[in-house]
Amino acid sequence: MSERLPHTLRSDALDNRASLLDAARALFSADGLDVPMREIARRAGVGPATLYRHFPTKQTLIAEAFADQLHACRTIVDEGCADPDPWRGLRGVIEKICEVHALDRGFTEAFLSTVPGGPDLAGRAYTLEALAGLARRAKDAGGLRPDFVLDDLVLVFMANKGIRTRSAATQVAASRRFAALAIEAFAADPERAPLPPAPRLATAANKPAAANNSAATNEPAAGGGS
Amino acid sequence: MSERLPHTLRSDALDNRASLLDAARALFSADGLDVPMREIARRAGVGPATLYRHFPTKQTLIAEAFADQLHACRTIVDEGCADPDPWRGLRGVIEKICEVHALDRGFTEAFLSTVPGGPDLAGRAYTLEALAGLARRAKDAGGLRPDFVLDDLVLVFMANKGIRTRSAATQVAASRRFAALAIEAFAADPERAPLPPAPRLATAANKPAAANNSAATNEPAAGGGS
DNA sequence: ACGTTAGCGGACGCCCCCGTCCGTTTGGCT
DNA sequence: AGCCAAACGGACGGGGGCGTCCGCTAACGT
Repeated sequence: MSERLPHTLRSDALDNRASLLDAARALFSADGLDVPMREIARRAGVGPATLYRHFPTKQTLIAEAFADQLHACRTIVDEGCADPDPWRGLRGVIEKICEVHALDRGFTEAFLSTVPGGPDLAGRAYTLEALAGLARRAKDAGGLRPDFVLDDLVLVFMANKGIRTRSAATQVAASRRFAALAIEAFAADPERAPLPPAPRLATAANKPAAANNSAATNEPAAGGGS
Repeated sequence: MSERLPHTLRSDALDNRASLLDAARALFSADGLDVPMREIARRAGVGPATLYRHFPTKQTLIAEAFADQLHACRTIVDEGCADPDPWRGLRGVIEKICEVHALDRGFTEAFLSTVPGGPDLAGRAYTLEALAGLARRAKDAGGLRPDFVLDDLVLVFMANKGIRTRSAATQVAASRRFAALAIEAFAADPERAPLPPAPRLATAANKPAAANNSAATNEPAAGGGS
């Protein structure tokens, strides 16, 4: 029963794994997350079974494929937080995140989809937390309007996702313009009228509730167990 | 002998047609345009063949289902144009259109999808035209920022589409807030920095190919000739 | 060099969707 | 009431994606 799983992959297996991740990244970026698994396998030059062996569920593949993108996002946020001018930092975050999303369709979907048990939720929570602090400082510094809430940022990122154009160049241009508009809207200005109430989107109480997707969280029972 | 095709539907056929449109509206609104045709038929209590008989293509069904919504949109624009204060009129248009889109997911998709030969393109063109005039007047009146372009409006509507929440109430709240933010961004303010260039999205030259003609003077070669 | 076995990929069954055909029902008219 | 055809709906064939199984290949250890 206690079979030692060899944690060292064979060389060809390692190669295939890399090819699969490359293919997944390329296809997800270009076409979104709805690309068929077989398409990814085909592009990687392997059979479907190989794909499923390495990544038993699509979630796994997505998580691994976008791990570095997610890291880039975190870096962007960290850089923004490190800026001595918090309002400039926040603006930079908005611009850069929007650009990243404009360049990678799949990542946008993965980043914003509230998939139950999503792999990036931890990172997402961290990011939101850091952004909350940055926003508070930006408000105190006077650049960010006082009635800004964190959900507004989520709103902007979700909205940015809705922007879809034909060419990649247009996509970036549109996203850039949109980010600039969002920043304009967020700028503090004493003459402004108050905004309508903000909805709760991502911060707190975002429970998955209905289990429309059984995420099969099988734990391999590492220890002896019964 | 001379078979007159009766353009009057039988009573049951008329009933079914109405049921189908009702079902389509309900499902499109709730779940978007991707609902299976059979689902609509099932909901209407008819067989799939009946659906296909009344609406040979999904486009036809969509067009008919959203005819009044589209009319409502046009009315909104007309009312906005009729406002003696063009800037207030434009703001009203943004708010109302965003609200309509928030309430009806399918309509948003239908409205914004650049389906080739889409049924609503004519209405859309008209709407855009009217909005262009309104925007010009709002600029002249000083409420709307001078570097606003019509594509910015398209951008906002596309972005609004990207906002998706769980409950309908949240959806409306989010859309309302977003519309308010967009309006803030569009407001004229002498202190503002210029925006990045606007991408071409919907206005003019939206042809997928053969758009940039190097030979500017295209002679139609009016047939007569030899 | 050889055996072992990790790893591979083609093939399979399942489900869902699409669009159409034909036997049957039923409304409308005399 | 009775006819007729307009209208109905169940059924069919086609296509595509999903996740899995099994016989075979070739990488690794000795």
